[in-house]
This record gives sequence, C-alpha cells and structure tokens, in this order.
Amino acid sequence: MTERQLEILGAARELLAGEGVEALTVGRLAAVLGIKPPSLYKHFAGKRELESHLIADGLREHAEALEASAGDLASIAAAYRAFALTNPQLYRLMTERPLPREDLPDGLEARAAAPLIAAVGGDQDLARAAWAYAHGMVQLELAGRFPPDADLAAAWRKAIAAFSA
Amino acid sequence: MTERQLEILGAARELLAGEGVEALTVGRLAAVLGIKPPSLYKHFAGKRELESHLIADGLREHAEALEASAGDLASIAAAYRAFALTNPQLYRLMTERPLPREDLPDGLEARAAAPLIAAVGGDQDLARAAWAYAHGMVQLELAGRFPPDADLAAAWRKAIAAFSA
DNA sequence: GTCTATATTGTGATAGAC
DNA sequence: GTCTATCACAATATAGAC
Repeated sequence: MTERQLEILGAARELLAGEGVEALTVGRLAAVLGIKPPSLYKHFAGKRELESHLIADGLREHAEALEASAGDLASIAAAYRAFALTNPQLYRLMTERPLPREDLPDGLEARAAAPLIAAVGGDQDLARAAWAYAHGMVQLELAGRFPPDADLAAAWRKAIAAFSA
Repeated sequence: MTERQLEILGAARELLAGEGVEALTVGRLAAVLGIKPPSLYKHFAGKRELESHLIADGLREHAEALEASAGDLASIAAAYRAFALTNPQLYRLMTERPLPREDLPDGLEARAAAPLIAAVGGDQDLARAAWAYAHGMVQLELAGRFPPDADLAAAWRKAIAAFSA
C-alpha cells in the first residue's frame, strides 16, 4: 500500500459516504482527486479491486466495533446498528452484493461474526438469526421502509429480549 | 391496462426473474419483445413507471401469499420466505430501494404488513422486529452470505420460537 | 404501434506520449 | 504519475415518419 493508494482510498470512502454507492465511479473518483480517470489505473487494477479494499476496511472496522462492545447481546446490537447508521453507504456496499471473498484477508469474515456467536453462547443457528435480525433492521431503516413515527428503539429492545431468552 | 401493456409487464417480469435487476433495461426488454426501445414509450411513460407496476404486483402477490397462510407466526414466516426464494429478483426490486409509494395503490403497503401484525397480537414493535428478521434472513440467504453448510431451517425455527415467546 | 434517427450522458478501460 | 486520445459500449429518452 503506497501513500497514494491510501489517499485514493480515502477519497473513495468520502465520495461513497457523501454521494452513495451509485456515485462511486472511476470518473467521479478521479474528479474528486483532481486527476483524469486513466491515472487511477496506475494505482489499482480496476474498480473491483478498489471496492474490495473499501469492503475489507469496512468489515475490519465493523469487527473492531463489535469487539469493542461489552460483549453482551444488547451491546453488540447497539454497536452493530451504530456502525451501519454511521456508515450507511459503506454498509450497503458491504452487504448488497456477493462478498468478494477472494479479495479479503483470511479470517476477516469469521472475525466479524465471532462476537455475536460468543454472545449467544456459541449457538450458530441463533447467532445467524440474530445477525439476520440486525441486518434486516438496519437495511429497512436505511431504505426508509418504516413509518416516520415508528419506535425503532422499542423494536430493538423486544428483539434483543426475544433472542436473549 | 391494455392487453399490450400486460404483455410487456409479463415479459419484464420474466426478464427480471431470469437475468436479474441489472438486466431489466429498456433495451433488453425491447429485445425480448422483438421491438425497438422507443416503441416501449408508447405504452409506458418511462422505466420508472414500468418498475412501479412490477413492484405493485409483487407487493400484492406477497400480501396474498401471507393472507393465504394459516395465520400463525410460523406459517407466515414460511410464506414470507417462500415468496422471496421463489421470486428472488422481484424481491430485490421490491426492497433494495425506496418504495415508489406515489405509484402504489392506496393501502397496499399496509395490507402486506397486516398478517404479521395480527400474528403477533397487534404489537407493532414486535411485528417490525419479526419483519426485520425475515427480511434480513432472506436477504442474506439470497446474497450468499451464509456458509453452504449452514442450517437455515434451524435458524428460522429458533427465531420463530424467540418471537413467539 | 412500430420504426429510423438522434441526443445526451455515462461506464470501465487501454495505448502510448511526456 | 499524469496526461491526451480513444475505445467500446450501454443507458434513458425524444422527434417525427410510416
């Protein structure tokens, strides 16, 4: 990773956060950096490689956020939701298409899943169910599918209670 | 709705199911119908209108599937999952972007939500939690995010049990 | 209802000079 | 490391003839 690559990734991250997944194009990114699109190909093989780096960074940060929580289900849920709402576009990039597993560091996907599995006592099925809940909840929230007056905190509380029992 | 419009929607539905959301373009749809792209604009105002019809149809079918279930949480969950897995691309079209509410028949969104709300005894928060679970589960399943050997039926059973208590 | 022709814009990507 | 020039498409959409 050269300095320049890190700069480019930083700009890509900002562009993604500010303008959405659809705006993350080679042309837009070049414009933000004040260079021409072809110049980017001296630093990355293509758009996919660039996206894979963003996804890997996001996955690592998400894992770190979950690991930094108190470790119980409620804390992990809060950390999960906070990450998604703080990085909504990155979260979409990370989840709305097949994971580029070949491009990810070994073990990263498992690392991100570990805190939740531990919180439910090692029950993988229950962990998957809780994960699906959290993912569905933030996804619906980000997509604006709940009515404006919906009490989402209450929904989270009830779900956490349900999965804790 | 003219006969021709219904034919076009049918072809769009097939194209969507067979080739995915990304393949649903004006050009591809025209090719499937054996006509040129501009001809489609004699039948629909634009791509958005066409998509809105598909989404409305999907929402109505989804509602009908839930209404046809036995009405308990497990049956509704099974119907929800079955619809999504039978119509994965339509489900994606229906959920991965903001709902075009202006283009939908009045009350359709509420109708699709009603069976689940009834199944949890009218608790809107719990209904939202259960919906988020079901949505997250099929989304992750469709995105191939679970390991191939994951026992998803077990995850569903445990989630249904959790939300029933 | 369909066509041809066209406009406009955007996409990822490559070759080769500087 | 950046540039110019260019490719090869593909997107939605409109005007106007037939």
